[in-house]
Amino acid sequence: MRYFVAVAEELHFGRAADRLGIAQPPLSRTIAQLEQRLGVALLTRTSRKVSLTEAGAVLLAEGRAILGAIAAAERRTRTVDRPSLVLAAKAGGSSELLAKLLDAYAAEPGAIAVELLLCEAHTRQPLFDGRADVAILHEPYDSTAGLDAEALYSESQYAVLPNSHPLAGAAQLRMADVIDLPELARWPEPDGTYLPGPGVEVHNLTQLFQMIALGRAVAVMPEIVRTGLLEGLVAVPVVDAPKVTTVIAWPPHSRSRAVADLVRVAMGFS
Amino acid sequence: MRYFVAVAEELHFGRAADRLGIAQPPLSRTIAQLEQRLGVALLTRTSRKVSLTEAGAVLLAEGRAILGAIAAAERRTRTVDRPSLVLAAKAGGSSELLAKLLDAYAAEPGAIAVELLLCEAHTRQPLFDGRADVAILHEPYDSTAGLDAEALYSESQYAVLPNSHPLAGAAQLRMADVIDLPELARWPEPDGTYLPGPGVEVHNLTQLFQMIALGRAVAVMPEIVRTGLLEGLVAVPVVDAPKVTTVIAWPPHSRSRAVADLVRVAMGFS
DNA sequence: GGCAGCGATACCCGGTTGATATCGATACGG
DNA sequence: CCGTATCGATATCAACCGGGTATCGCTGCC
Repeated sequence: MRYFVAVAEELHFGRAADRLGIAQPPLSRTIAQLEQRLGVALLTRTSRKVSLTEAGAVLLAEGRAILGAIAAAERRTRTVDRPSLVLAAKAGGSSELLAKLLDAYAAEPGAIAVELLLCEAHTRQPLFDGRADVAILHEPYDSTAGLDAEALYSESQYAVLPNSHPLAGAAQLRMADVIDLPELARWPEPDGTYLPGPGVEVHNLTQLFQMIALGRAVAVMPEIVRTGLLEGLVAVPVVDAPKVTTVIAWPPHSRSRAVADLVRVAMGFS
Repeated sequence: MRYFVAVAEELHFGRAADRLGIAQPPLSRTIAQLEQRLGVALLTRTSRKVSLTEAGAVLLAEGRAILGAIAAAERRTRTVDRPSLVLAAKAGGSSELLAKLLDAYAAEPGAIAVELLLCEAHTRQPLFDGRADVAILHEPYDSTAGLDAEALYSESQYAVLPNSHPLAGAAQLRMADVIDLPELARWPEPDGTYLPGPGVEVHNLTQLFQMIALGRAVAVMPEIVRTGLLEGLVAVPVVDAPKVTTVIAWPPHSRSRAVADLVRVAMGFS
């Protein structure tokens, strides 16, 4: 499965073999055996190009889930003796909520040390590969698919603009006003790639704010960013943007009491 | 992983080896290697008894998820070419909703054949091992953990009693009246075993109703069972029982258009 | 104390997996 | 239009892993 995922991601047997630390021929053979076992073609190969069939695309998604589950199982089993709780959160997010949550949990009887895993984006992945036990994420930007989750609170969204921007003076905006702006910043997809489009590619808040200050980008973001906004930036409410819901999420078969306690404490806030 | 799950479930190397179709010595060796690789003891063995450590319990849960994910991947990949949609539902459940849903979906443009997988109970499992693509399940009896789901409707619960029962004449009941009844029927857990307790063990509706008619059992069930209740049975509303919500659920990384269509049709009902 | 049940150990064998060398096909440049 | 470079497939060999049989050692139990 590792082999197939590598080839499906690289779309190149040589590079995939390299990444796996094996030679190319056994890799070719293994994939061929897999296809035979399943009775389905997973890849279409010409001698110049490799591409996924529909079945291959399905298996790539399923295979990633499998590999994640295996990695998670390994980590969780290994660390069951030394109880620790890893909380994944977005770096630069609402540190106020986080601080309150950590304080409140620490005051609980039986609380254990909480380690923070700050991610640039996409706090889901660490839950699937076992690096984290709980995560704070934000719907609809992050999906809770495959996770158990509880909503903590919702907030409306604001367009963040340089104050030199034509729309900066508006009292309020609508999605239609901003959705087609060519400067709209692009965030990475869960796999780290960017969808094609005109706007600049950013991968963290600092970078984004700098880009906006330079007039190179605009963004639509939750209310929280208004606190501590840089000089020269304005936040204009976008009245019909979907609400952003902050949720606390954990893997469905979590058996940890610490996770349950933390979630209970978090829900006490809402 | 298959090996470990077998041993953890049987708690007996000989029987596990038998079930796996291999001899006992290589099984012992493999488990020992797994423990060494993880650096954690998974099982405590005396020469008379095998039991799970805490780490072992965690790995059992994770391992079942992994094996399910692998089986699901295999099935879904293999059947991607012959589009078919398998819907899991409880046998003896609300066939009215099901009929409406199937009819409405069949009328959709691009609808494909829907195969029905009728389960005695626990319609979740077929989603995890790939035997089904969508399932109708009932919260809180079934959990939607690890699945995407949409609620369809809620209904209140009724105590189903033989009309000779002391409580049969009541206009309404409360949970406190029924929760301690020694005749309260027991349903199997997801793994097929039964929790200990006084009531009879049942595994389908026909059996349950017969037991109730014979005065050997009572049960608390959703409203729907009132339609077509056997002669000699009565349904009394239990006013403070939790509402039962019928939901349609599917695996989180489903890429099937048919599933999306079916869910959309189902949600049109609520 | 002998015996039966069960897991661990010792040892052997065969198939799978990995490495190297080479082939055949295709796109591209001169 | 042909030579060449790139890339996946094939052939062949070696090593290791996973499985089998035989047997040991421990522990309850008549």
